[in-house]
Amino acid sequence: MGDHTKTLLFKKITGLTDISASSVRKLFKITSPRQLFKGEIILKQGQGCKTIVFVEKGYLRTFMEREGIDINTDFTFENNFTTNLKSLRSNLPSETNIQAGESSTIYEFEKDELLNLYKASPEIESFGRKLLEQLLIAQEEHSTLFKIYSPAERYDYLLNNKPEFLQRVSLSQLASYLGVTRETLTRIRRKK
Amino acid sequence: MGDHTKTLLFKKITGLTDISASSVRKLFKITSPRQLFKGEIILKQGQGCKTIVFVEKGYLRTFMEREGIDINTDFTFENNFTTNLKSLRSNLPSETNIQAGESSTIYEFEKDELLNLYKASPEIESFGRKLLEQLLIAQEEHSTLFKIYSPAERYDYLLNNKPEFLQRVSLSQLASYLGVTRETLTRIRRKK
DNA sequence: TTCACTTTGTGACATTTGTCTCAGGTGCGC
DNA sequence: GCGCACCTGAGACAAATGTCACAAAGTGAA
Repeated sequence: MGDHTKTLLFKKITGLTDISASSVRKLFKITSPRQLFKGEIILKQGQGCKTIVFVEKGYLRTFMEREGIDINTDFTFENNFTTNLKSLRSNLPSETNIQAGESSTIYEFEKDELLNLYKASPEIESFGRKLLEQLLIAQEEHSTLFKIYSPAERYDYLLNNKPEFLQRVSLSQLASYLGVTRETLTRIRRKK
Repeated sequence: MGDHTKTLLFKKITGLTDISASSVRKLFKITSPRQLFKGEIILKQGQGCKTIVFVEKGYLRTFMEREGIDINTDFTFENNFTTNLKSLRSNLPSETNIQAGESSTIYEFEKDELLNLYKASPEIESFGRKLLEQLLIAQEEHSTLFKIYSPAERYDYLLNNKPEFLQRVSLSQLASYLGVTRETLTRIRRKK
């Protein structure tokens, strides 16, 4: 057992909400670090999503398969949470896959255990609410990107606001995330 | 003061979470129905968003202005909540406008009053968390629509899953919501 | 190193979508 | 009724993007 106060996860939780040391301990009691090798899949299309995941190191790729082609819908880098909320909440099969894009370290929170903590501790439920707020804001932002910008503008946006995307994610994978083909993304870059 | 148990809002709250009658009363104490005429604006780009809104009757249109053109990012029909979470949470100026698309009845919840209730009542904070879950799932779904479908497929999706859109929203307004121009949407419809 | 494999760049061409323009229709107020 | 604003449909052309085929560059393992 390492000192959990050294982790990014600890800093994330305490930065997000006012929370007692004992509540933080309760959260750490239901999770532990898990190593993933590059390419390892932690959620498969068709399966139920049972956990919320925090990325301590590395990054996760969320994608759907459609007519044999991967479409990347999200990338979660270190210091962020991700899940498939629709599947998590309703126990429906997930429409997305989640896979490690690099060798990674994650913390997983089981839905049921988290719900028990919510019931027992208002402080922890408050944390849960703020976590959802963050996820929703990020989603809003990404959604807007598609609504108001052209593919080239979306690329510029990433370049300026999330340069880690371009450094760590391959062009092919970035393309579907930006909603264009690989060739179009090449054309966009050529014009610079 | 009408009987609040007759409202859609009451049914929405009690359907979403287990909540005592007294907590529901507390929620209704901080809001009251407000009538909007068609075209009335309740949130302007550049202003801070201070409230979460429930639509009891009619619908709201959320849009951004870019180079003189409206881009619709959301439509909220009766029995749903909406807000601009980014602005609400951080007090930043909103990037979106919200306007009544029909003569409407809404309930507004002030952020500060809601936060006070959250602090005082875990049951109400739990409601707040579940509300966010719903908003996030809806957002996830809409986002996916853009990622995996072509404009024509997006139109079909609405046709099958949200027919009220096509009946109540004009083609011009629908177009930007689907991420295409008015002319392209006409072409899509012509092909049927 | 070589070899197999994956990723990226490029060009030709087809398709889709956008832009601009106009015409007809509809609803609303005067 | 009339005019007026708004919405929809349509065509011609330009621009952007997709599709396909293949070459070039990078990667990792034997």
